[in-house]
Amino acid sequence: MQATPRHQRARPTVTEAARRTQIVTAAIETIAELGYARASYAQIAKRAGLSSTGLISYHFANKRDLDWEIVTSIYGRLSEHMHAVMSGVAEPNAALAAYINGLIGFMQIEPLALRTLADIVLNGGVPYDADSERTSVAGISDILRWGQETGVFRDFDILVMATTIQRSLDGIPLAQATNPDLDLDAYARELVEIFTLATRKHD
Amino acid sequence: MQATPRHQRARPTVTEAARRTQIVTAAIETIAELGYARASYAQIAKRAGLSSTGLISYHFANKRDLDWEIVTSIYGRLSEHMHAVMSGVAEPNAALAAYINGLIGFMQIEPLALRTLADIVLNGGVPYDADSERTSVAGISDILRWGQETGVFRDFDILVMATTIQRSLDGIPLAQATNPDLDLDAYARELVEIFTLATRKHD
Amino acid sequence: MQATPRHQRARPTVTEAARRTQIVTAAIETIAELGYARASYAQIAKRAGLSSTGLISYHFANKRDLDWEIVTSIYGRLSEHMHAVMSGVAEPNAALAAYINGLIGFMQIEPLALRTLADIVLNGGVPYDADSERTSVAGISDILRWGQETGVFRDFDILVMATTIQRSLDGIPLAQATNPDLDLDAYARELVEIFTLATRKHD
Amino acid sequence: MQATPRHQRARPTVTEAARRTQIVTAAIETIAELGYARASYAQIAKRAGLSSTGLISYHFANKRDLDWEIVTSIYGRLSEHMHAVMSGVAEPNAALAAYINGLIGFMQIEPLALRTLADIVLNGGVPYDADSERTSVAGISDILRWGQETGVFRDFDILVMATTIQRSLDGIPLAQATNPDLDLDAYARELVEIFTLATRKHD
DNA sequence: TATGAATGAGCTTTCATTCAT
DNA sequence: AATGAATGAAAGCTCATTCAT
Repeated sequence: MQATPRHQRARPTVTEAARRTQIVTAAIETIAELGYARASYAQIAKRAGLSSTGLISYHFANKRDLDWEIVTSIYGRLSEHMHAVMSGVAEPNAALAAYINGLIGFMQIEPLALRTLADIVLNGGVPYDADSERTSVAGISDILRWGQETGVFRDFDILVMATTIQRSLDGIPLAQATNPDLDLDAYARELVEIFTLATRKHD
Repeated sequence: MQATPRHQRARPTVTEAARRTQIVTAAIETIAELGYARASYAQIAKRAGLSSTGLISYHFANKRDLDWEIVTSIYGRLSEHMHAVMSGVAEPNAALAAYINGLIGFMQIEPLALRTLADIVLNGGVPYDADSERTSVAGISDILRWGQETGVFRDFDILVMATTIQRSLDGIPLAQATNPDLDLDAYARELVEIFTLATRKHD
Repeated sequence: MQATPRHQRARPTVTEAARRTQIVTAAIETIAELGYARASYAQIAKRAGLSSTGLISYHFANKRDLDWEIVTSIYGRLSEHMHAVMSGVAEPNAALAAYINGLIGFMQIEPLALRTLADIVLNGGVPYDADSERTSVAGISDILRWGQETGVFRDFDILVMATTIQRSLDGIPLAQATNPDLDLDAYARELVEIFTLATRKHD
Repeated sequence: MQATPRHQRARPTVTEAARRTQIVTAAIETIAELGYARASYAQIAKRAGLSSTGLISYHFANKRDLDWEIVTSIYGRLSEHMHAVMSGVAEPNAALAAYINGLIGFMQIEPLALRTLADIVLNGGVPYDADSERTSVAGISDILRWGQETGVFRDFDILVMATTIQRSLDGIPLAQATNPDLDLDAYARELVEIFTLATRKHD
C-alpha cells in the first residue's frame, strides 16, 4: 500500500474513475501493440503519460485487478453495443445478420479491444473458465436455437456452429494486423452470406 | 576459456538436435499451460528436466530464436501432415473436406501445438507479417480458387472464406480448453458440412 | 495555496493535540503487533481510522519525528507513573520493591508500550545514545546507590545490578507474548524476592 | 526464479555454502548496525560486496528464508558453544555459573549475533511461537530444576528466574551499544554472584 | 556438452512524503 | 484541518543472458 491507495477506499470519486479509465485505455492499447507479455506497468505508464508506475498500483490493487477491469470493461461495452444492435429483430435470419454486423461494427469502433481480450485470456490474466466461454458464445447460440426451433435453420450442432461464427469474428483483428485496410463492411456482407447458407434449411 | 555456444557453430550434431527438440517440446507444453507471458526459461527448464536455464541459452541464441524454432517446427510438422493428407484428392469438395479433417487430425496428434502457436504470434515472439498470414491460409486459398475456377464453388471472396475456415479450425483448441472431452470427429463432420454448404454453387 | 503542515506552526491547538495522541496510540499498537519494520504509515492510518496517510505527515514532520514522539510520550507516562509510585518510600528495600512493582504495574496499564519502545530503539527509529540508556536505568541506579550508602545493600556493581533489574522488567512483554495469561502480580512478587536476595548484605 | 536459483536445487555445493555463509554474515552485521527495518537486500549486498541483490535471491528463496537461516545459524553456533561449555559440570551452582559465563563468552566471540536475533524475532522475520521461547530458556530451566530437586536451590518460580537470567544476558548487547568498552569478564562475575545469591537456599 | 554461478536490467508493489483543494 | 491524488525512490524478486569450469 502507499498513501491509502485509492482502490481500498469505499466510494469512487470522479477523478478516480477518470484515472482508472485512462489507465485501462492505455493498457488496452499497450497489450494490443506489444502483446500481454511485454505490456508492463512501465510501458502502460509511458503510454498513459503517467509520472510513475506507482500510480497504477495506487488505482489498482494488483495486476490481476487491472486485467480483470480491462476484461470486464470491454465486455461491458461490447454487450451494451450488441444489445442495442439486436433489439427489435423479429426473425432468426435477421438476428444472425445483426449479430455478425453488430460484432464487426464493434470492431470498427474499438479495433483493439477484442484482440487485447483474447491475449489476456490466453495468458491467464483472468480466469477463463467454462462460464466465460459459454457466455461469450451465448448470444449466438440463442439465435441458432431460435432458428432451429422455428424451423428456419437446418439441424446442425449448435455448439460447433456458434463457435465457428464466433471465431470467424474474433479472427478479424488478426486478419487486420496483416491487411490493415481490410474493408470491414464487405467482410461483414460475405460472412452474413456464408452463415446464411450454412444454416438454412436444405432445399 | 569458455565453451562456444552450440548455436554459433556450424554443423549440428545428433545430440544437439535431440536437445533442441527436447527444449522446444518442453517450451510448447509450458506455453500451452501457463501462457506465453509466464513461460520463462526457468519454467521451461523445469519441465524439460534441465539443470540450468543456461543450457537453453547455449542451444538458442536468444528467446526470439527459441520462439522462432517453436513456430517453424510446428509449421513443419503441420505442413508435412497436411501434405500427406491432401495428396491424391481429385476434386475441390474432397479437398475442402480433406483440409478440414487433416487439420483436426493434426490437433488430435498434437493438441497443444496450435494453441501455443497462436500465443507466440499474439505476443510478438515472432514477427507476424503479411507473409506468415498468407502462408497460413495459402493451402485453403488454393483449394477455394480451384473450386471457383472449375465452377464447383460459388463466387465468394476467397480471403474471407479462407480466413473463416482457418479460424474455425484455430479456435478449436480454445473450445477444447473449455470442454475437454469434445468429440473432434463429430466436430470435423459438422465443419465439413458447414463449409460445403457455404461454398457450393447456389441451386 | 496549500495548507501549512500543522507541525510547522507555532501553538498547538486542542484538536491537534488530540490527533497527535490518536496517531501515536495507533502507532504504538501497530508496532507492537507487526513489528517496527512492518509498521508503515498505511498500517498506522488504517488502525487509527484515518482517511489518508497524508494526515500523519501533516501532524508529524517525518517518520523520525513520529518515532520520537512515541518514545517520549511513553517515557513521559512511565516516569509520571513511577514518580507517583515511588513517592514517600522511606527505605531502600521498600524503594526496590516499589520500583519493581511500579514498573510491572505500568505494564498492566499499558501492555504494549514497553515492547514498542524496545523495537523502535533497536531499529534506530530514535537515537539510542548514552543519555537515553543512562536515563532508563537512572531511577533504579539511584535506589541502589542509596541502599549501598546507607549500608543496607551489599557492595555490588551498580551498573550491572541496575541493568539486570531493568532487563528483567523489559523482558516481561516478550514473555507475555509467549504466555499471554502470565500472572503479573505473582511475577512481581518473585522478582522482588530475587532482587532483595541479590542485593542484601551477606549474612 | 532466475537461472535455476541455487536454493531450489538438491545438493548444496561448496561454492553455494560459502556464498550463503557470506550473505548470512553480512546480513547479521547489517541488521545489527542498521536494525532489521533498514536492513534491505541492497544494504546487505553492499556490505557483502555483491554486485546485485539478485544474488541474494539466487541463494535464498525469499526474505523469510534468509531470516530463518540467520536465526538457525546463530542458534546452531550458540548451542554448540553452550554444549561445549556445559559438558562435565557436576553441580547446579557450577552449572549456573557455567551457563552465564558461557553465554557471555559467546557474546565476546560473536558480539552482533544475539542482538540481531532479537531484532529479527521482534519484527516477525521468523515465527516466534511458544516453542522457540521455551527452547531459548530451556537450558537454564533445566539447571534451575536440577538445583531445586537436589535441594541446592531455594523454592522459587522457575519460569520467572529463568526469564530473568536470560534477559539479564540478552540485554548485554544493548548495554554494550551504550558503553562499548564494558568489561564483560567483570560483568560475568557480577551476574554469577547475583544469581547465586538469588537462587541459594535461605540461611 | 553441460553445469552452476553470477550479472544487471526490469518486474510489480509499497514506501514516506508533497501538494492542491 | 483534513482529504485524496500524485510522486519518485526503493523494496523484494524474476528475468534472459554470460561465462568459467
